[in-house]
Order: sequence, then structure tokens, then C-alpha cells
Amino acid sequence: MYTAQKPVQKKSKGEQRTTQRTEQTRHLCAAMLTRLFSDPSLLPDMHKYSAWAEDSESEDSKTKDDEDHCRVGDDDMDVPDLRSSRAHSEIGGEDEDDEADEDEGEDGAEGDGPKKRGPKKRKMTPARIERSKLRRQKANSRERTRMHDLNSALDNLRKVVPCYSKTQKLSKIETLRLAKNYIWALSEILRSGKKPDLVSYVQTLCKGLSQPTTNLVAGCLQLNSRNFLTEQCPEGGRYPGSNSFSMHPYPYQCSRLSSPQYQSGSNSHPLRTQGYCSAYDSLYGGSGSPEYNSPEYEGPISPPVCINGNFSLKHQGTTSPEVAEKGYHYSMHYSGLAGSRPTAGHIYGSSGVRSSIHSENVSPYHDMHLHHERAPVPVYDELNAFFHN
DNA sequence: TAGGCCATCTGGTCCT
DNA sequence: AGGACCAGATGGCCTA
Repeated sequence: MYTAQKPVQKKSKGEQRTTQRTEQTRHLCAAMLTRLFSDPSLLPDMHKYSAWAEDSESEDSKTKDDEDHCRVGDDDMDVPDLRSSRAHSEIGGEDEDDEADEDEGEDGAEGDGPKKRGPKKRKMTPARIERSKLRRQKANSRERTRMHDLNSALDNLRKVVPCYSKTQKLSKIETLRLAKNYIWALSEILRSGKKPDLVSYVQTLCKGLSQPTTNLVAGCLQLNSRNFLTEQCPEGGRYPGSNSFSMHPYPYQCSRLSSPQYQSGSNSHPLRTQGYCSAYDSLYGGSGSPEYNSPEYEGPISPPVCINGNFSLKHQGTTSPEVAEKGYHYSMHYSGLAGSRPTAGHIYGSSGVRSSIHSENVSPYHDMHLHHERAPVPVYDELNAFFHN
């Protein structure tokens, strides 16, 4: 009696862990695919997107509510399933024996009653059991491979979303969320044909992200914003290759950048030699865009990102140091936008103005790195062509 | 210690 | 029948 109920309690806890993430991921994927591919006209329409994003959130919550509701009703019905499932798990490979036993049990219980319809289960012979085990092993192996492929695809996705790090990976769900926002942000760029408002762009990018992820992105933003603030070539003019999308002057500043600690810095900051630059610059042709022939830089160019409303509101004055102290390891990466564009090399080159901005306070970002895979994302080429027409 | 995230196993369902 | 896909369950690892 109670042995059957104990797993239910355990299951409840397990569900809290599993179904939340599963449902979030599933609905996010479904919403993304449905919206993006079934109705392409939605793509460039950020107004619709805003509404949709809210819908998605409400759907998510609704789904969660529904799920919670179902869970209450499911408990009783799940008991037998759970019991059998646990039995299978603990007595791995004996499922067919269970079937055989079940058959016998049914036969015995029903006796002269109505016969169970459907194909009668054959008695399990040792050979069948062995084959069944083999099938299960093969299925497990395939499932592992499938999940590895899925994770590999997610890794590739991580590399083309705005905040990438090998050491501080975005979670699966956050990767999908950020990718969704990224797609919409890029779509809006294509639709409007002009440089987006930075604040709204970033708010779009960070919409729906968890606080930790927002902080991660915010850390990237700080790097970018430093670049925004210091985007001048050593000669006081533009970097070679910069175009009309130069970001001067920058009306937007990350709050953290207003603090003196980011106004004075060390020339020895390692980032200076690692090819980091404003992704916004990269995307919009601002000065200091990296180039692929830079010794340090080979990876794609990240989209523009900057301060997030949530981050700004919730963490002003507190989050930035916190982020700095957590030792988050992330980096901006760069899309292929600059791949065919002649630019000035990485902005943290040997010359001065930018260099002086960097502070040892950003040391948590020392290990930021650029990945060296350039994802063949078509939109990059489109954007590239667009911005250079 | 609780919660988040993840990998894995597993059974069910659908399709070829 | 077998493979692909999905979702539930579970346990491990990590972090606050």
C-alpha cells in the first residue's frame, strides 16, 4: 500500500525538476518554430514579436498551470506506471519477464472472464529475453547518440548567440531564449533597415532571460559599453573601415560604466590583446570592428548588446561588482558580418585611447575568449550585404 | 540542504 | 520490426 505511494512523493519532486525544464524547452521550441516558419511575415515585425513574446510567457505560465493542475489528477493514475517504471529501472532487463508474469497474472485473475483482446503475449524464452535486452541496449545507445547530437547542435547555437563562453555555458533553455531574441532582433534590423535603438534592442535581446543569464549578458554589455564610450581611433578619428553606423556619440551607457572604476583603467588589461570589441560596432560598422585576419580573432561577430532593463533596474550599483566578482566567464563572439568587410583589426590593439579605459576591475573577464568556429548562418551574409550597400 | 541543470534510462507513440 | 522522437523518472554534480 504505502510502498506504492512513496514513489509518488518522490515523483512529485522529480516532476518539479523535470517538467519545468522540459515544458519550458518544449514550448519555447514549439513557439519559435511555429512562429518563425509557419508565418514568415512575423519575422520582421517586432511589434508582433512583442505581443507574441508576452503571449509566449503567458502560454508558458498557462502551460505550467495546466501541468500543475494535471499533476494533481495524475498522481493517482501514475502510481501503477511509476511502480512498473521503478521496477524496470531497478531490475533492468527483466521487463519481458514482467510481461510474462503479467500475462500469467491476468490469466489467473480473469480466469473465465472475457479474454484480453489483441495479440497474446508470447511467453518469454531466454532467447527472447536476450533479444529484448539487446534491443533495449541498442535503443539506449541510439538515444544517447541522439541526445549528444542535440547537445552538439545546442553548442553550435551557443556559439552564435550574443553571449558565448566555453567555461560558463548558457543553459539549454537560456540558449534557446537568447537565440529566439537574437533572431527577432536581427529580423527587426532587416525589417527597419536602420540602426536600432540600442536600449530597445538590448531589451529585446534579454527579454525573458533569467536573472543569471541577464547578468551574464550584462557582463558582455559592459565590455561593449566600454567600447561604446571609447570608440575612437588613436588618431581621434575613425578606424579604417568604419562606416556611417559609427556609434559616436553614445547616448547609452551601462550604469556600471558611469562609475569611476571604469573610467580609469590599466593598459595591461589582457582583453586589449584579445581582440574584443563592441559587437554593436561590428554589426553596424562602427570603428574598431575586428577582422578575421586578426591574429586573435577568427570567430563570428556577436550582435549588439547593451544594458538590459531588468539588470539595470534590479542591480544598479550592486550587480556590476557582483558580476565582476563571480568570475563569470563569457565572451562576446562575432558573427560573420565583418567577415568580408575590411576593418581595422581588433580594437584592443596596441594603440592608446581604448587601452587606457580598461580597468583591472574587469579582471573576471580575463579568460574571455573568442571561439574560432564561424557558423555558416545565412543571415550574416544578408546583413553584411545590407549594411554595405 | 534545496534547487538548478544535466545525462541517462525507459516505455510509449508514430512512422517507414 | 525497428528506428526516431518524446517525455517521465532518477540520480549526480554544482552552487547559493
